[in-house]
Amino acid sequence: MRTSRKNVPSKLKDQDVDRGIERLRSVLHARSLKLSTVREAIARSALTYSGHFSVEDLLSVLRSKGVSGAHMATVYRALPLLIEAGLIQPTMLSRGTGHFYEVAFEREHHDHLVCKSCGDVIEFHSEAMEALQREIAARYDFSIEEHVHELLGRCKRCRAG
Amino acid sequence: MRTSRKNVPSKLKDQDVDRGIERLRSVLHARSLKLSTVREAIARSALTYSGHFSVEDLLSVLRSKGVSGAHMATVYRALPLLIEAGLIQPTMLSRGTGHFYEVAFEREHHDHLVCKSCGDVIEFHSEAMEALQREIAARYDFSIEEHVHELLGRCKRCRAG
DNA sequence: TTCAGTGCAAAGGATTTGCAACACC
DNA sequence: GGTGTTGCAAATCCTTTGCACTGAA
Repeated sequence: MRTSRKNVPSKLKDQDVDRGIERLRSVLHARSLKLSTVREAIARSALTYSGHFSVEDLLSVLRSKGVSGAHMATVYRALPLLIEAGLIQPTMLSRGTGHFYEVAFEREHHDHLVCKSCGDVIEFHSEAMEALQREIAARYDFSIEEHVHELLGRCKRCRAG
Repeated sequence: MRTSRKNVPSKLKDQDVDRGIERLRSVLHARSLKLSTVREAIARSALTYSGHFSVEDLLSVLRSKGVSGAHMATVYRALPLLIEAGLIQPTMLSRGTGHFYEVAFEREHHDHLVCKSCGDVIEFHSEAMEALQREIAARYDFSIEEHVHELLGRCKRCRAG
């Protein structure tokens, strides 16, 4: 089992971000869509976001970067494209309200431990778990395309406090 | 690994439903809340619901039972109490919109395989999976209180079609 | 030049809340 | 009889849509 250093996903390097943008451009082009200035700014902000973010979070970043009047609707319209291009992926589905996303581009698959007390998120990857999932799917003649796996509870610190 | 017969959860027997109601009554009493006629009707409809249901689904059942003007707000207000009493539990979190629930009272824990094509849901339970989760949690000194685990993909029938 | 993209405001859907009337214990 | 509960409608929250205008290829 691997774990990201200090459980905080590392930011993509500039050159990786550029590659992500190229990927996006290519996906958009294939669909006769355009990579506008605003769209690119949204993609860059998402790719460099460290951790899990909501639309609101992304908007804050964009505004702080001075992307004039970054608009909610524009972000909502861009996200599905970023997902399609594999730049980000939805996550943290068990949070009651609102949706969250995280960088997916050139990151390995992982699942989450979520502390219900402090909200801290620990990422983990277990090949044994993945294998077990495949095994179960096979038993039902089911082909898995994706999965949601979150372990909710209390982290060490919150139990101690 | 066990699986429910034909992957459809069996309905609770009348006497089990009654026990569920008693459990609810006791939980409510402990909090100085009341088991009203409407509340009981909601609980019974939930406990006898076969499969996964939304608030809307539950409302339909209530209306068909003639529970006069079963109201949305009332159901929304009752659900958290039913969850607290362990009668039902939220589930199917990966469905985009709206929330779903299922009976939890005296049912063994299970997770779900969800067909993205036909929406069919297969329940499964894997002790190996549970053990692996505990192992991962231990590794991070994390105590698991609950988890969300859904495998999304395509069922045999939909792949064939 | 020609579609696609954007801002804005209004629409939508799901869930929640305020309040007066009502029902349990 | 005093609280908690209900119905109803209005309010919220998050997300989507329609439309006229702007911008990328």
